[in-house]
Amino acid sequence: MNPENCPIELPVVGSPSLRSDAARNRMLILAAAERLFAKNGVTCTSMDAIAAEAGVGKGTLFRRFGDRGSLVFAVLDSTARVFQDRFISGPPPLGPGAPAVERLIAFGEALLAHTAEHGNLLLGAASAGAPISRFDAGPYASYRTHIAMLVREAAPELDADYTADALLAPLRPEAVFYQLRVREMPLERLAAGWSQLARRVVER
Amino acid sequence: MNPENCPIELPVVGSPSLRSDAARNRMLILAAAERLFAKNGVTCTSMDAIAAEAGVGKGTLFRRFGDRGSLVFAVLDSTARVFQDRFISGPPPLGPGAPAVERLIAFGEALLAHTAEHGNLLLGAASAGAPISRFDAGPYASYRTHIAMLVREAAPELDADYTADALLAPLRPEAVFYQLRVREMPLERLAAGWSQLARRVVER
DNA sequence: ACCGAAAGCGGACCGCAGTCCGGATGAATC
DNA sequence: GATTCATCCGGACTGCGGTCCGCTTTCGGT
Repeated sequence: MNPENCPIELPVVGSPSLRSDAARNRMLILAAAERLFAKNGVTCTSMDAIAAEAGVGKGTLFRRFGDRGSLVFAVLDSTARVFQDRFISGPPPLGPGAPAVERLIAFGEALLAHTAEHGNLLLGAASAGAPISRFDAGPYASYRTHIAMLVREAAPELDADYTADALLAPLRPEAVFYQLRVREMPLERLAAGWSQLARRVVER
Repeated sequence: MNPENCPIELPVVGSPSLRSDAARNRMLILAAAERLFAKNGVTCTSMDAIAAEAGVGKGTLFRRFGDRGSLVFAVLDSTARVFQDRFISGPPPLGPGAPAVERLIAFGEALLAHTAEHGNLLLGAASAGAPISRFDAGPYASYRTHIAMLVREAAPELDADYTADALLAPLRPEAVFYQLRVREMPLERLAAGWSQLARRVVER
């Protein structure tokens, strides 16, 4: 599905030697996708439609973004970066400076709010690709690393890597939207529930 | 996607007034699916191929099973029933008779083992349909109910419904196989990690 | 200004999940 | 056994995600 010679859109910051036409088309595609997502919703927007709206061939779209999910993540990219900055270098309790437990709980609440806010897009991203590979897609790898670090600090006796996965699992878009939309749990309840859970896991 | 008059295959036990040809075709389809899944793997088996192998039209297949995921769950149905019986009415610590905490931990370990064992099929089921609706698909609704009951018993001060969701999330096939295959964590580590997590959440 | 090759482009093409509907068939009634 | 009707069958059809490959553009070197 992704032969070695297909760069796809590495999570690299700038645009490292991207040919001018490629860069231009990249912008056109992102703008078109954003427009169509806003107008018709993510799930009702076909890749063909995005390519057409951008005035670009379908092949171009797929070579640059690999698949639907990655495109959605790319559209969300600036938002995601802002969120990451908040917990990596922002003010406490989310950023460094607060005790690990407090940072952990703040992270959970912030991620829930972030997920609820960008719901349609995140859910669209979650629908694409093999279910396994979704777990490292987009910013989720960095979430896991962050949680693992906090767990290691707050409760060294735990298996931090496993615990990070386990605490992150109920914060995934599929889980959150199942609870919000199907179970009709309000967001506050999710936040309270997760905080209590995390605190009990990590404190003793 | 599923207009009201489409019975799809309710989780009903026997076959409540199914026309004889319908019942026959149902069997043929399940047998064919099982055969092809075993031979080529779930993800490499198309619905067309199953219909052909069963000697049945594609429409028949979809009317009876609705979509790919449901078909996979139907193939797993007998296995799932055996598993459900074990924790609903089997011997302790999985079944009734043991303290709630022990039952909870036994459940997690059993579900992990069960998931690892029927991996390819479960993962195939997880790939289909809208990501949200997967959360009630197949036997997962009953898992949630069961965990909620145990949590309510072991730790009445918790939000049992939320906690059940949160504890179940890391046991889902997508999560488990991500950990097993991508992170290369052995099954024992998952079991140990989850047990510790559950115990800390529920005990105080 | 020119040239050659690497990078990129785009739309025809493929396979698959899921839908639709005219025709066939099973079952209940007389 | 004939009639009637709800149910079911099956394969042609649609729409979409994703791939492929011949052609074009860009750009560093001369």
